[in-house]
Amino acid sequence: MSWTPVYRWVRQIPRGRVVTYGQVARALRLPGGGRTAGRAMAACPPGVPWHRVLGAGGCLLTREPYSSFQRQLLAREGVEFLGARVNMARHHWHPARARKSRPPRGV
DNA sequence: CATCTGACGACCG
DNA sequence: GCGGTCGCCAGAT
Repeated sequence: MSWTPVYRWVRQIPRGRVVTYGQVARALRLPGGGRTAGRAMAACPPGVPWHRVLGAGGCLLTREPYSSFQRQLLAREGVEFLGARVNMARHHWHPARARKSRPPRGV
């Protein structure tokens, strides 16, 4: 299985926006669902914004030391956290509506 | 070849 | 809202 399409798709995610593993899996019709997307991200080559891919509901599924780093990268992009999760209502990215998508204001 | 192990997510109590 | 279970499936041991 080649992850190339997955990385190409993930690279489209704008700064300050996030998606979920399940979403990636559905968008690309990956067999095996979100877990397959997770495997792809675990082998992420440089240049791919892996930190913008979260678990369902906006939770971080990475473990230390990645989780800390991921949280830091997201915060740096102005992504707001509500406890241990990302405020999906505000940052979730919908490719179909990408035309209007722009970084949330007031960081 | 048998098992275990996940960067998942839907369900259920 | 939270933790446990189960289906899924490719790699590693």
